[in-house]
Amino acid sequence: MTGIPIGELSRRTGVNIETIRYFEKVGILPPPPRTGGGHRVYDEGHVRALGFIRRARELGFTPDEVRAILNLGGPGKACCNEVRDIAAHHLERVRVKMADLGQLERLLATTIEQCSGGTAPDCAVIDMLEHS
Amino acid sequence: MTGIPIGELSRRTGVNIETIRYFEKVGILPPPPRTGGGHRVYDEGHVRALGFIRRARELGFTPDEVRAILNLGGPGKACCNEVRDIAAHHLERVRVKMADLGQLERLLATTIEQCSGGTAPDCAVIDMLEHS
DNA sequence: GTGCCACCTGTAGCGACTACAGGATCAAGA
DNA sequence: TCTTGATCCTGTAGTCGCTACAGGTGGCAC
Repeated sequence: MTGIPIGELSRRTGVNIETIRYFEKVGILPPPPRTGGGHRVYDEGHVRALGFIRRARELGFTPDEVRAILNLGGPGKACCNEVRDIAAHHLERVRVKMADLGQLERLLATTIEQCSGGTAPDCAVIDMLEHS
Repeated sequence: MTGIPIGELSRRTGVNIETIRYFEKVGILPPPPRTGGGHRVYDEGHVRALGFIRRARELGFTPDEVRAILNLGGPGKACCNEVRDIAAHHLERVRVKMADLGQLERLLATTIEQCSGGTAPDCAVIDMLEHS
């Protein structure tokens, strides 16, 4: 039941060792205690926190948002309006991005459809790109 | 009817001066002739090409794809199957990304809805982030 | 006590730009 | 012709979010 070295933390969370040290350097993951020789010693709390961080990043939360949520108490502590606000803000960004991509999708699809595919001098795709 | 200096090219295309020089360095924009003193001198062809590059980048085409399209003849020359293929490939990427974002959107939306917003000990948002 | 893996720090690399420093050139007015 | 000031030049370094490496130490089993 001794502490967890960085390599095991990496294996258990799927986060690169270098990335773990990077998260510590930029203040996302709290610095753990060290052995006499200077090796980092983590505990189960760190495992949970790092898993949380990883998942939040995968879901597209920015590093600043992750920091903000963790500073509000982090996983396992009380929920608050702020956490929900951050998530809602993120949802808004996702929706805007989806709308943008939807426009782009329609433009690309109709343009490609119009393209003959031959070597004709007029190409719908190139027209699309030229005429903003 | 003399040549166009880089500053005017920048203003006319909306592309940063530094970015224009960067595009030249990485082989996206062909190097223009120079004055005796070494200043770049562009023409209308460069204006069209750079506008094309800018628009393609805005639409999410990768630099490699832009290079590929320009190498196939670029704007004003004959269209070909390759251009359409590149656009179709890009469309595929856009659709995959939209599907991903759609999943994320539903997850976020339902989770936020479940969150009480108070300071209760169980928070749906934090649960979502913790339990991958 | 020795072998070897895991760990440490610090620095450099990625891509796609952007920003700056320090100097040269150009065009227009006096 | 000379001067002024805007524009331009090159080269280097910064950005973000990591990732990778080099060269050196710690921990632990045998």
